[in-house]
Amino acid sequence: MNNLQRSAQTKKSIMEAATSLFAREGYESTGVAEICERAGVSKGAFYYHFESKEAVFLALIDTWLNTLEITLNDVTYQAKSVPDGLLEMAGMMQPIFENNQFFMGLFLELWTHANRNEKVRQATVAPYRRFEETFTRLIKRGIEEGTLENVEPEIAGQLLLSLSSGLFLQASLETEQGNWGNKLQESIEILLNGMKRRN
Amino acid sequence: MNNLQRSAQTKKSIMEAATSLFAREGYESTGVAEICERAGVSKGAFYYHFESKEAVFLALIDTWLNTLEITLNDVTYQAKSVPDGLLEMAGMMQPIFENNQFFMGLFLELWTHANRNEKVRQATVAPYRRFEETFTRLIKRGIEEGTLENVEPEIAGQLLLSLSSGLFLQASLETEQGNWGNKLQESIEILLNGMKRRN
DNA sequence: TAAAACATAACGACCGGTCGGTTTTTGGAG
DNA sequence: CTCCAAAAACCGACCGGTCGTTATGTTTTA
Repeated sequence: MNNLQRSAQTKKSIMEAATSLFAREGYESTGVAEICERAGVSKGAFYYHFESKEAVFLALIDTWLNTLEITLNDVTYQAKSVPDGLLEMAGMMQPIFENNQFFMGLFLELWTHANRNEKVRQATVAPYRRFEETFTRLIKRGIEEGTLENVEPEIAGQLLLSLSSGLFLQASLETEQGNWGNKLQESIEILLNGMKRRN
Repeated sequence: MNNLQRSAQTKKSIMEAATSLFAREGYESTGVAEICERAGVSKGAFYYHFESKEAVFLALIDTWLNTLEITLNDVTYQAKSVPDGLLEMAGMMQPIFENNQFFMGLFLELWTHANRNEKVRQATVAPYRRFEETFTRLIKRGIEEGTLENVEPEIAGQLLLSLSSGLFLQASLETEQGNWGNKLQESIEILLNGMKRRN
């Protein structure tokens, strides 16, 4: 194995180990030594590739949010009509909900530290804004194509994002896994049709 | 001051100090010494009143969730019609959103540790279930009184709870405080009326 | 005077990070 | 191909400091 491959492999090992440990135990409770042990590398290797423990966390955030963004964009572009697209999107989240104990740990860890660490906040807010914009754009498209009511796109977009995050939060509290993908789908159906009785 | 008052006062000081520190810095990053300093008591007093740092956290959860539950129940009982009640409830959350940096810290801290610590989970899940039930009951009442569509109460209840939690999460990320109470209110309006265009 | 309430110093475990040394890879010379 | 020195990658013992907790002693109330 040449130096390039070697470096990449160790870096990958460290990041994978850190990911699962941060998700399970939290950032503060996870020691560098613990990460190294799980990754099968020494502290020397760790600090050769990363400036600090925080640097690993920031690197993780970057890659994680990037893949999330790509996935989200893929789904929204493929959608035919917007209401259908939203329901499809909900269906696609099923696998994410299924191993929620993992993603959820990261999600919470990320959010918590975004509120306490300026660097983490910056690394988080920017992609989040783009998520908002994606949703908002989707709503606007729905209004233009005539499949959605004339709601305020920004509010409705935030509503969708909030609903997803909130269901995500709730799912994490459940021990036995209910069918959260389905619940999200049904929720969006209710949201589309409205709750108030018409006369 | 007699012993009873003295005890109560120190306990209160410790819990108040711990609350704001846990909210701002997080559970792991807050030291017992830090709590004691802010509370104006010694470590001796701390460990005289609490078995451990974790015990303080659990006590905090208890009192916090209890007041939250009482507030919630008050609002739902006072409501005349259910849709109006929901909008009112959203309005009442305004003050909570306004000093969100505080409540949000606690909220996140609570949720994070509920996923990692069995005791915290138990102390959290039970009240949360009651929140769900309160919302579900509210929806059922709306269907019975004819002001709500015939949606599935459990799903709709979870939807409401998710929406609130999610907006809460989002609000925490904002530095300048937008008017989140209003946003919640507008979201609920959209939710009540539905997003899908009728023809 | 006994008990409750508090103060203080100290302990052992552990933490993130450092540092001097070792192994592995690299690229050019013979 | 072999040899070799320099660079890259890695190792692991160690450091200063902090952590939650405890043991012992002192003050305040009953």
